[in-house]
Amino acid sequence: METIRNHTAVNVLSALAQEHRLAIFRLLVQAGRSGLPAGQIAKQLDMPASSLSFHLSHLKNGGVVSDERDGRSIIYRADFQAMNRLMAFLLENCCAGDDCLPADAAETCMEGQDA
Amino acid sequence: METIRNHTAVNVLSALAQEHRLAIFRLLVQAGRSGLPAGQIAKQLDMPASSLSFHLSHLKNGGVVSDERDGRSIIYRADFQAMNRLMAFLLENCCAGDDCLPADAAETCMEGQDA
DNA sequence: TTTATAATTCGATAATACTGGAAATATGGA
DNA sequence: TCCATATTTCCAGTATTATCGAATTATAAA
Repeated sequence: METIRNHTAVNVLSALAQEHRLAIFRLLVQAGRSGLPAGQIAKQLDMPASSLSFHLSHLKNGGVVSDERDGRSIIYRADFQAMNRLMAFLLENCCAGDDCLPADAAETCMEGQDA
Repeated sequence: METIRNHTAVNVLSALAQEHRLAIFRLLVQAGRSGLPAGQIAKQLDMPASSLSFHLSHLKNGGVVSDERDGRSIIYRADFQAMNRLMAFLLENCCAGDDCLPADAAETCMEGQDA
């Protein structure tokens, strides 16, 4: 049983499966490697700090964003590798293994970001 | 405001963001173009018909599976294009448009499936 | 038509997730 | 030290989602 990986993928997916969180993630994707401090995100998406924090922790839990403290602020960044891994898992053993290879997008994007 | 597309993507994501539904989807990915009748899925994943039906309707609603009646059975198939569209949306305008192109995986896989 | 099979809808219950103000925690500057 | 800023945690109320047996609908075969 590969329930572990299945469970992991569900975490990634449900991290993104919410209006606010998807908006946050996409904002971070667009911000690129420099990321954005939580306050900026709250301002740009016009949401209360506590709600934002709730969603950020979900995204972090799902592994689709990373955080790093910088002074009083905490900088959030999208993790592009997570997208790769997700796609690979979703399309794993696709078409019963008739090597119809997919799933290595996002590779070029921000490569070496978290090296 | 592109809330429409954001909303659509949330539908796709939450369709997959559940243990059972993810398992169903992956089973269908592996089954390939021939798909599987609901009964087969229920048997292979050992779940009650009504629960399965509930989840299948979510997957259908999210556009990640299609259904087609064949006699008494209803055949379900994974929609690979949906994965493409999702990735494209997630990584849209990635890194502020520094053309770090991603997101066209799954293209080769089962191409022409729903043509 | 009657009977059997395949799947869905209904409905009540249980579980999980979302929201946002108020309080708590960190950090940096005066 | 004391104050301001940035963010998170706590909490409660509300809302959404999952579960599955029983009833229903659709199809096919006897």
